[in-house]
Amino acid sequence: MVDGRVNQKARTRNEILAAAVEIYREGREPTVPEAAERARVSLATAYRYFRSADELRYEGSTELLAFLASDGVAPAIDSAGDDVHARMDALVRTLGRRMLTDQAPFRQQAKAGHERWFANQQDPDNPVEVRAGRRNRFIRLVLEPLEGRLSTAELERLFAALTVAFGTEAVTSLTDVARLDPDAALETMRTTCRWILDGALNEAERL
Amino acid sequence: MVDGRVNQKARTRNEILAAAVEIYREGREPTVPEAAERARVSLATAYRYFRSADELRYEGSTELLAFLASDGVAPAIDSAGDDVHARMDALVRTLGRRMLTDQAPFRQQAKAGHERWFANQQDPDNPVEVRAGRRNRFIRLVLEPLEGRLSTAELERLFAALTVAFGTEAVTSLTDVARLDPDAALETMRTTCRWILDGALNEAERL
DNA sequence: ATCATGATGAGACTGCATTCTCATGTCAAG
DNA sequence: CTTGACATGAGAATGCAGTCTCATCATGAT
Repeated sequence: MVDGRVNQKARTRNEILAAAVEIYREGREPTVPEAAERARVSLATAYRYFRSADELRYEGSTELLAFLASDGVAPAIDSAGDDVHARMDALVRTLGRRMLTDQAPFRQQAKAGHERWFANQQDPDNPVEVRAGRRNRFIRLVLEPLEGRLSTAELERLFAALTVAFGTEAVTSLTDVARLDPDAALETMRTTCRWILDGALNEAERL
Repeated sequence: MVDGRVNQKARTRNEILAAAVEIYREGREPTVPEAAERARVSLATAYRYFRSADELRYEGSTELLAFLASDGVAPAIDSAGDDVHARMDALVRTLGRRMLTDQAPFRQQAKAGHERWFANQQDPDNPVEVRAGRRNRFIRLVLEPLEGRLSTAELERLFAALTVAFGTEAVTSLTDVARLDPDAALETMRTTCRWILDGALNEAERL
């Protein structure tokens, strides 16, 4: 066998992870002891699969979001046609709304991201992934009709700008810092994305 | 006396807080026991002044940022004249650059903000402030020349949009999600703010 | 089927988070 | 300068985070 007992290990890992997700679904933050117990696995084993409680929580919340943050989004964008404004609007109205309605799991990910960033600062040798970058895929899908019309550099810049205007961080800024209610926040998110698209497209046309 | 022993209490609180800030300055996260010990105060007393370790860290990091995140920023904006583009640029080049260069304290605040948001979800009765909202003051200062030229609603919308495009959250999106290096991130931040200002001003002129 | 190897389990141990209780010291007003 | 009210201190107690050691058990190659 290539690397003995792959199945056993995969099974164990999945059970611990599933337990963590389950605890999240019950509205609490999983602890390593609780997830281990629920997976009927010893504490030591749990730590063999997840370097830290943070990592277990990160993986767990990522798992939890995988469905919530993807379901039906791509079709919504595609059905918006070739107009990037309409496509971006579709993204904001589906995933963006979900982010504002059910902030907890998204914030969980953002918080875990910061924790992992700090962990990487302290131990730069074995860096961990800071963010799953789920939104990237959707933003790139939104921008697909622009390929060819904009240069790669222009596209990348626009992509990065939209990464800022749309996502968990934007939600945080809009609600916590600007103190908007969810409706106003969604509206602002849409407007901001529109302005950014206009700005990028205008600049490209000037050439 | 109005409320007996005000001085004593203020002194004690300050000493604990100062200890926490000191520990931050040494590059570590303060723990309650360590801050208490350094302030020559019992653990119980420390908890009498700070509801939790999170709160101590939030207050401590806020204290730490008070100077770093303000020093010289307002003068830089003012010396940029009346052009909001130039003013915003000044803000990005001073505070924005600092956020990208020395991310740790800003991320500390962002992380603490999420923790406090979750605390508020669990205990909505005694809500705590989630974010200090330092950036708001500066963005409003940037937009000052527009007062009168834009309606209040337009100004508020522009303000909220800039809150998203400029700040710790933008830094996080640009570096962690879009995976830009600090220079590219700063450049993108400037561009995004410019596009947003253009969008808002264009819309206002159309009326 | 057997056995070596690798996966688990049990449990001890240190340290921080947090809460309580009860004793003690100290302002500050009379 | 006395004294009551209030600030502190001391220390126990519970629970999670994280690390280790050593015993045990299961899997997959022979």
